[in-house]
Amino acid sequence: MEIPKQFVPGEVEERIYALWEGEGHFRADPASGKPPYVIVIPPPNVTGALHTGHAMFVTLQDILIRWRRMQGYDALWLPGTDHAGIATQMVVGKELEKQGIRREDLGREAFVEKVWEWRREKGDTILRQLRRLGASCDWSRTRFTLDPDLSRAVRKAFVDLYREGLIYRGEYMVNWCPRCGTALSDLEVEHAESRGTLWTIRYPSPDGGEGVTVATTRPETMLGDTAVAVHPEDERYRSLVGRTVVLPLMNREIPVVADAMVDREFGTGAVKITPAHDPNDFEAGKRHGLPRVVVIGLDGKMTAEAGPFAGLDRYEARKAVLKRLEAEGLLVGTSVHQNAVGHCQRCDAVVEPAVSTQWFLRIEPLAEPARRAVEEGRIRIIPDHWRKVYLNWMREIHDWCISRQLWWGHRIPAFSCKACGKAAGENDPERLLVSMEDLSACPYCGGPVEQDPDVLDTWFSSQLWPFSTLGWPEETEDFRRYYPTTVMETGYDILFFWVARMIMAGLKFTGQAPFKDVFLHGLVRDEKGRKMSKTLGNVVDPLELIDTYGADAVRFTLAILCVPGTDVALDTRRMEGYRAFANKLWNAGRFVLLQCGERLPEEPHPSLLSRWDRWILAELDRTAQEVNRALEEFKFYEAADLLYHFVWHRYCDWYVEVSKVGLNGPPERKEATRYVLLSVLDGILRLLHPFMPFVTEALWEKMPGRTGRLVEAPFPAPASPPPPDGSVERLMDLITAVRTLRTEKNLPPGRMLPLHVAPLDESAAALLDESAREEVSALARVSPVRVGGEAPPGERWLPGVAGAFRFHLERPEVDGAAAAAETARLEGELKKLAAERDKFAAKLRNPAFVEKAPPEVVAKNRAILEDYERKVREVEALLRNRGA
RNA sequence: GGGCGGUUAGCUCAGCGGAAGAGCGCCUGCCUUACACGCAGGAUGGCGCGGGUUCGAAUCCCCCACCGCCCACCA
Repeated sequence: MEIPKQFVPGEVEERIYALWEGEGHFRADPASGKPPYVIVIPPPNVTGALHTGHAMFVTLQDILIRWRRMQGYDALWLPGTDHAGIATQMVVGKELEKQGIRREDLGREAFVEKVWEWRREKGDTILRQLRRLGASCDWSRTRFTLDPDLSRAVRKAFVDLYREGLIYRGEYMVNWCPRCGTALSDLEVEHAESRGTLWTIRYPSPDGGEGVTVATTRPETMLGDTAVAVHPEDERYRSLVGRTVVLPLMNREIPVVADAMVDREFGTGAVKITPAHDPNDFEAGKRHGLPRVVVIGLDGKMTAEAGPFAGLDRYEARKAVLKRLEAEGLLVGTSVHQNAVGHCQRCDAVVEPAVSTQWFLRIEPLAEPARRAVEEGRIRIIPDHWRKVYLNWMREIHDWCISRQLWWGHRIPAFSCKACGKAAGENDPERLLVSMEDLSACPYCGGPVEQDPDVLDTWFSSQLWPFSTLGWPEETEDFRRYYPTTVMETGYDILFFWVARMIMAGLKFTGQAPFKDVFLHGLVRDEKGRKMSKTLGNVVDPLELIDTYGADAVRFTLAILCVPGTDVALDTRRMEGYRAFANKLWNAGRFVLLQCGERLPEEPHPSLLSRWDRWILAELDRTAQEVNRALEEFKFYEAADLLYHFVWHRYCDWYVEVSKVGLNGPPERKEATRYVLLSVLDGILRLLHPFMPFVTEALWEKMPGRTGRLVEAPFPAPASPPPPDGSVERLMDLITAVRTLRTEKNLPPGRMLPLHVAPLDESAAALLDESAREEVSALARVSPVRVGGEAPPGERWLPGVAGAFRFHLERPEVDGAAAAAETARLEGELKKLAAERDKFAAKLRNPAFVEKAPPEVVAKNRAILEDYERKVREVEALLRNRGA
């Protein structure tokens, strides 16, 4: 059997993935009789390309799914994509613009058809890319938010909420993106702190008097002012309340009103009121019955109401207004002012508060149960601190603007009648104008109807994802079996956007929490911890990473970097290390398989196992136990780290090395060693498979006696390994000490040197049986190994101490000049040892410590002290020997 | 303006009440017949500052200082 020296991921990944998929290992089976374990994928945008965020969730979710599948669960990982309203419309819109086609010219229907074309062409790209990472999704259940059945779920949700009065329509101040031409929810507005200017403007009295001075960051909105407000208890302005001032540039008289919303300390203590362009003023306007003058249109340009400024862009208008005010001497001051400006999440344009008629979802009745579900622990949020963030947000949550002035998405199933004027949301006493089926005539008067042109916020459909994908509102077999799902795993950046809303919707529509555990991973950043962005040029393409390092290394890196509560700094140098790890495993496998051939070694009688055999088997059990525990706690980094160290630093560095002695031994020893080598490798492949599915499956194919695929092999169950007796560790100490001495003294590694070992107690003596001497000989490259008695005298013999052993290593040539250096080295060591010893001695002399510390801690410290005391004694003895 | 993280080896980060850790990097030797994507060894730390609690603090509490994030309708 030929096995290449290096593991080349590119040569196996595609083949192995095809095997898994072709053989149907990813398909969930409702009839399996196994307990279900379900994760629904956070659906990527249809038009999206794989980025590191996707790589992260694919890695973590696939680890969970593969682990549970191997544990015997009916694991379902349900994949799919999101239509991503604004994002997709923008992408396709831009693409069409490149061809010189404007969306508006195309018209709604033709445009939407173009988007569908786009989706048919490119929509599967992202899903194919997920496969490259080894994602074991059940592709037979792939869903898309605009699929007919999912659209039906969306419609059902809307209709139910409307009928219950939880969805309403009205004219309110909303966040408006002038570039995207649509309303946005609060969450879609990103606030960016910026250094702005605070201008103070004087509004004179009608009689030409002083009037009042107001402060504003947005002078262009003054054109729409319909009042000035002061605090009711502000002495400075008491006489002005109830009178009017003249709005400059517009020459309109506007009243001065008293309102407690005014902060007397800020600015001049007088606030201009623009009910049409500021959320606070909008409310104030309602309180005081002020007219709303719209001066900025939905396109971001000044309206006819802006008089001489009509037609100007809002920022041009700002400049023009300031110029005019200055010319008229009414601009009294400017100062630097820090404030947060809202930007559109999608296009980054400055969001405009605008009055418009939109659909809203009343949130409080939904939020309350969602809050309780988390408070009462029916849903667990991990890491815990996100729980607090969730609860805080849920307490302050506002109604959700769900309508979007877009074409791509779920059209709102609301109608209005042209004949009788009845309209959904406004004048629909029997709530007939929103329904599951499209209306062709007015249910009130039979007149002609038309449908609301708006579509729903993408997140409105996303919030139904955990159940709409399983068939809801139908009681399908999948829905009954796989809902509620088990784990929701996603990035914390969409906790509010998505997770919170799924919880609300799940409880509302299914009466059940949609999942039990929410695990929120950190965001992937560059190697310096900076956010990845195109402008910084530090974006890492996961596909390139897979090409360079292999999917296994990419996954392992992401997993081992995933510490709950922390963002991930993706360092490619580190990834090199895990590619090396995959290769290390590959070569360990190669060694074992070459030793065993095609034959499955016979299971040895327990009495034939060596101390190393028992040790590595126990370590394997312990590792399996810890890995299971870590995964249950979503501590991916810990599980990965445990495996890395077990495989490399215990199995490879020690067991495989020492096995070479056993493989040269008598037949039973040889057979037992082979057996242990192979069974530990078997355990490693199983444990590592969720993390590195490709290498492990590739090696599994070559394992003698294997049945089936690793992807469905049982995961090592928690076991209780026998307590370690420490004998292996003591031999390791001896071997390491000898190696250290060798390296320090620069003794040729290729040459065997005689070693003399003096055990310091009975158990140490018992340890040094014939096989131990062979092992020390092989691993420390010393020979012969003599045991017992006093050390041979003379300067040829280099002294050392390791745990319960004193030893001497013979050097090839006598180098008289170096003798003093050896003494100096030993003296230095003695000093360090004595210092440590004194530290512990002092601690143990402290009566408070001895009395109050737990007994096991005192005992441990005492053992450490004794160890140091012995070492000090031995080194002293060595020094005396040399002196003599 | 509220809230939340972080500050530990040159770099990226674990540890979160009882001998300071990992990976990478660095230094010294080695092509020892699984692996040079390797082997063996080594160096490197006032655990942000200042207080407190404790027999004992990187770990718990308080204060401060930087760095970062989230939420928020103070013009």
